[in-house]
Amino acid sequence: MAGISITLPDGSRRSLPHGATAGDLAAQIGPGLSKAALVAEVDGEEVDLSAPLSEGQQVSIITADSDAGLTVLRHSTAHVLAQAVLDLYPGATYAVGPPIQDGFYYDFDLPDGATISEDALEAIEARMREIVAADQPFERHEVSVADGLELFADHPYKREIIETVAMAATPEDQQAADEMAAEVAGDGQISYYRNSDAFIDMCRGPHVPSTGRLGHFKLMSVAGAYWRHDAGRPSLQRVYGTAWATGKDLASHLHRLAEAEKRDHRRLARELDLLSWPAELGPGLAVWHPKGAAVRRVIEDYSRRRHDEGGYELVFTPHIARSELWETSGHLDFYRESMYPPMELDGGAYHPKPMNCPFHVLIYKSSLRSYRDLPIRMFELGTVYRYELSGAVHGLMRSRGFTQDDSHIFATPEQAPAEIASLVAFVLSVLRAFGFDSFDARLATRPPDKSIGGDAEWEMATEALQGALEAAGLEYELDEGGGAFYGPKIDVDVRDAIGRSWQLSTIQVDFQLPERFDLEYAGADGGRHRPVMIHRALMGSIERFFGVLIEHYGGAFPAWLAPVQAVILPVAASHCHYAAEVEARLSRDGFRVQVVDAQEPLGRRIRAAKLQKLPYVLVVGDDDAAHRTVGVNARGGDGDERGVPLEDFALRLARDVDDHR
RNA sequence: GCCCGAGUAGCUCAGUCGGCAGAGCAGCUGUCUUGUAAACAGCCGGUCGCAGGUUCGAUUCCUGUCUCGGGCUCCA
Repeated sequence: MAGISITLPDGSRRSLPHGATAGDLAAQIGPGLSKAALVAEVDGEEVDLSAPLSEGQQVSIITADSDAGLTVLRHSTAHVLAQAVLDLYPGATYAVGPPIQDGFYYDFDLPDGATISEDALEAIEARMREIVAADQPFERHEVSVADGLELFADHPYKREIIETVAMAATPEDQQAADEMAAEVAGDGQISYYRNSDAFIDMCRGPHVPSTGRLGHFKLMSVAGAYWRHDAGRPSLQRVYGTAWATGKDLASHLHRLAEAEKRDHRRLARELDLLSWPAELGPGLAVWHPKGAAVRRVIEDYSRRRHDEGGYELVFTPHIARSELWETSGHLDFYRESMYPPMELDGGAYHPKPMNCPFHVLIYKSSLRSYRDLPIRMFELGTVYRYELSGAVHGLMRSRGFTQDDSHIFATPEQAPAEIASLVAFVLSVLRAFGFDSFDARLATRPPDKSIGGDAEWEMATEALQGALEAAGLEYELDEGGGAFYGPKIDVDVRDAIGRSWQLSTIQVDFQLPERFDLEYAGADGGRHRPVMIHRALMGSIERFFGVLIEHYGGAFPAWLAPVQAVILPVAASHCHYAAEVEARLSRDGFRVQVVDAQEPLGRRIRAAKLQKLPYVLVVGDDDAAHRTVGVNARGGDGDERGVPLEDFALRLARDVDDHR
C-alpha cells in the first residue's frame, strides 16, 4: 500500500498512509506530542491538525511551548469569548478578535448601544468555561465570497471584512484588505470555523483542534474601540483577556501584573511623597515635592556633568516664541494640533514651545560659523509643552509639560557619522549609569512616499546610524520606512526590572531644519555649506525617565539617587544630641540624611523609615555615642550591624554613591 | 478628542432601597524614654468632585461639567 513521506524539522522522514493528517502524524510520533499538539506548520504555513498532508511536505508540530502555539491558543480563546458574548447578549454582533501580547481581545457591538460592564466579565467567563468543558471541535470550512456574505448576513462587520478583502479596488483598499486578511482567508474563498450548531466565526485560522484545549485564561477588562480605528465609525465594546499554556503561566502573569501595580509610579509618587498632580493645574501637569525634586536634582546634575565631559555646551532658551518662528520651523504646519494655542499680545502671537530645536538653531545662526567651529553640540534641559489628548495623559509617562534633555549637534556632513557613532555609545553609557542594562533599538529608514533630502544624504545618515548601532553591539530592529520625513532615526527602549519596555532615547538626523533656517558654515574651500543637524534626547524627558526609574526600582532608589540616603534614629531622647552630630557629620559630605527624634518607639520609627524604602536606617544609642559608632540597618540586608564606626559608614555611603548603588 | 468605568476625611475604603456620614491608617494633644518593621489614651478631621434639576427633603435619582483610571489614537 502506497503512503506518503514527509520531513520533520530535524530532517528525519516519516511515512504515513494517504490522507493522514498533521494530527495523525503527531499521534504517530508519540502520545505526549499528540496531547500537546495545537496546530502544525506545513511548508512554512500554519494549518489545523485536521489538515491532510501530502507527499514531500516539511511538517512541524506546534505546541503551546512556542510563541506560534501560544498565539493560536490565544486566537482560539478569542473565538470562545465571541461565542460566549453572542450567546449571552442576543442580537449582539462581533467585529474582530485577534491575539495580542499576553492574550487577546474581541470587539462587539451590542444591540441598542448596550455596553458590557466589568461586572459582566464574570458571567461571560463562566459561559466560556462551559464552552471549554463541552470540548467543541473547531471545524474549518471554506465557502465562496457570495456564500460567505450570506452566511454572515446578520453580521455587518463580518460582511464588511469580506467585502473589503474580496473587492479591494484601490491601493488604500488593498492596504485595509491586507490588514483584514488576517481575520479571514484568501484566494477568493472565505474560511470560517464552526464549533457548534450555534456558533461560527470567520477566520483564516488555524485553530486548536477543540475548545477543550483551552482553559488557562482570564478576562481582564472592557474598553471602547472604534471599528477600524476610525473615530467616525461606530464605537465597539472591546473585551480584553489573557491566555496561557498552563495554569502556572497564567498565575505568574497575574502575579507580574500585581507586581507592576505595586510599582506604579503614580502610587509610589504619593506613598513616597515625590510628586503629585493637583487637579487645579489641569491634566498632565505635576508638581515636584521636595523628595522628588531631590532625585530630579541628582539626575539633572549627573546629566549636566556627563554633557560637560562630552563636549556639549549648556544653553538656555525661553518657553514661548512668536508664531513666525513656528511657521519657519514648520511646526505650525505639521505639529499644530499638539501645540498650545497662541497668546495674542503686542500685535504678535506667542506659542509655548513644543520643542527646543528652533531656539538652538537660532543660537547657531547668531554668528557665521566656520567648519573649524564644528561640530557644535548644544545641550539644554528644555521644558516644552504639548497639547496631548486628555485621554492620553498618564502620570509622568505622558504629560503636557515636560523637560527634555535635549541636544542638537551641528556638524559637517563629513563629521556626522563619527558624531552619530559616539552618540549611541554616550546614550548607552548614561542609561547604564542609571541601572538599565537591557536595551532594544529600532532603526527607522526613509519613508517611501514623501521625504526631503537627497538620496546620498539619506544613505549616509542611515548607514551612520546603522554603523553606530553595530559598533555599540546593540541588537536592533529595522523599521523600514519608519523615519521622519526629515531624516532617519534610532529609538532606544530600555527594559526595566520586571521586563517591561520603555522608549526613552531618540537620535534623529535632520536635513530639514538646516534648510528651513538656511543654516550655513564657511568651509575650508571658503564656500558656504549646509551643516547636518542631529537631534538627540537621551532620557527623553526627565519626567518620563523619573517615572521609569521609580517603576524600575519599585521606589527603592539606590543610595546615589535616594531622596533621603539615611535616616538617623536616636534610641531615646538622651541620644538626640549625638544623632544631630551624626547628621552634621554626614551632611558635611553632602549626604542627604535626616534625624527622627525619639518621640515614638524605635520600632515604629524603623518601620516608618522602611516603608519609605530608604537605603539606610541608622540607630544610635549609648554605646554609639560613647564610641562614635552607628547601628546600620541596610535596606535588603539581613538584620542590623551594631557598632559600625561613623567614619566607616561615611566611606561606605560614599562608595555606594560613587558606584551608583 | 472618543468609548467604558470611577470620584465619600490627607491616604485606603465602607455606607446611605432619598431622612443627623463611618472605619483603619495618617495628623494633633497627653502619657510613655524606648536598641532594630506598628506603645497607650483622647482629639481634630467631610458643602459625599462641581453646577443645575426633580423632591417636603438629594451624598444617594436625573442632566451637565471637571478630574482620575482602563482602552482607542498619538507619543518623549
